[in-house]
Amino acid sequence: MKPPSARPKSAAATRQAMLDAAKMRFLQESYENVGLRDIARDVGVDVALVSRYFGSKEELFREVLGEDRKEEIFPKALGEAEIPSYLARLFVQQGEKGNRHVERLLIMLRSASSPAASTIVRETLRTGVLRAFADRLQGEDAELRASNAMAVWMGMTILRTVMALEPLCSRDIEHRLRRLFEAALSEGTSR
Amino acid sequence: MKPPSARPKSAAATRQAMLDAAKMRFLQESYENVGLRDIARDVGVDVALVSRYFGSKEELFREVLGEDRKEEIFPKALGEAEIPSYLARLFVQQGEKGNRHVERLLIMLRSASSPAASTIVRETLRTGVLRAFADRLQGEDAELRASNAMAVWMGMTILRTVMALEPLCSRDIEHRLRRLFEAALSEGTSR
DNA sequence: ATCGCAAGTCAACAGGTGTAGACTGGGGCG
DNA sequence: CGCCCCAGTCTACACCTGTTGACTTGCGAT
Repeated sequence: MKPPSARPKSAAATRQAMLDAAKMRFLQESYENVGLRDIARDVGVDVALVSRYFGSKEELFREVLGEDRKEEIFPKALGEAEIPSYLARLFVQQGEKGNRHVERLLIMLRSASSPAASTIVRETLRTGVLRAFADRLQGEDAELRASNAMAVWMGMTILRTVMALEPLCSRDIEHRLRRLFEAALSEGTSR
Repeated sequence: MKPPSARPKSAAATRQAMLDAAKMRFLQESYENVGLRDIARDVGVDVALVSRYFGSKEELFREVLGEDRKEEIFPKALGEAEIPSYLARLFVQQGEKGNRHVERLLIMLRSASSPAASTIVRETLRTGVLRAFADRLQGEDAELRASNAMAVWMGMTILRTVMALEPLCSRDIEHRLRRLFEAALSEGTSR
């Protein structure tokens, strides 16, 4: 018998635990403010093991951002006209529901200004988020309109989550958000 | 005769030089990625002098953000209806013209996720920017609408300046920006 | 001449970072 | 039993950070 579940310590399991712990940390602090020792302590393991399993901190960060690449950004049945209200609702609920893409965006936001992480962030943003978003849009300038919507999302996240700015935090902004996303995604560069 | 200009080295002058150098650095890197040694090297001075003049790195950062507090955000003659197009133009031109408030916003953005700096950033944002902005708006929810406009501004800055996201960087987005600011500043929470 | 003060330097500390290599403990298999 | 492999630990290194206190230098006034 060799059920891998019987082994009290499997490398794959602790590796995944590290990934989870790292994700939690990166959700709350920027790249340089998350220490490998913090992550190791969360898992209950020595620091050296983290470097051992992931090679480097950068690689660990890249892997955290690379997880769940398969998951769709929007529900498949969602029509383009419903995207603004969907995004607005998703934003308002983001605390409760642990949407993967929402989390990834916050991680990218937090570490965007860290030299070592910025390259990875930029790349993931372009290939992992922007493209998938733009593919769901029809008409001209899909990438540009998707970028606008992302700008609204990130700006709101900065002010609300990172800066905890009042009165923005405690007010219900779903209606206003929907209008912002509509403006961001609307077509026509001039006029 | 005691003209202070004759002294080749005045404390006030090098202090100001440090402030300028620090501002340049904080415009390009986040709080923790700017070293006091970098600033000292820019001025041509020993590290210890920076700590000596400002007490601590935090205090230096606070002073950089506190500079130019008097300057008005908008031209005095600007009517409220013109604010969206004014902001859009200001954003597009921000490279050329060294607007103080634009610079401050970028500095805050870069260091928003740094634990030591975040308190200062939050405070400055609330008292130094949001309030001044909201005071120029009439009608209900002035602070909330000003926050929305700031969210648009910061989101765009993140994607354009920090992340260098294409095709957003190389396109002329002044028209779209104006519409976004209009949506952000419009009144009426529901419907 | 010399005293004093102020601008600036030097050397060092205490703490923290990511990373590498040598080591240990214990379960599975011959 | 005895071997070995592998998850995990320990120690240490090299580097970099902000901050401190004691020291040096040069100008102006007594």
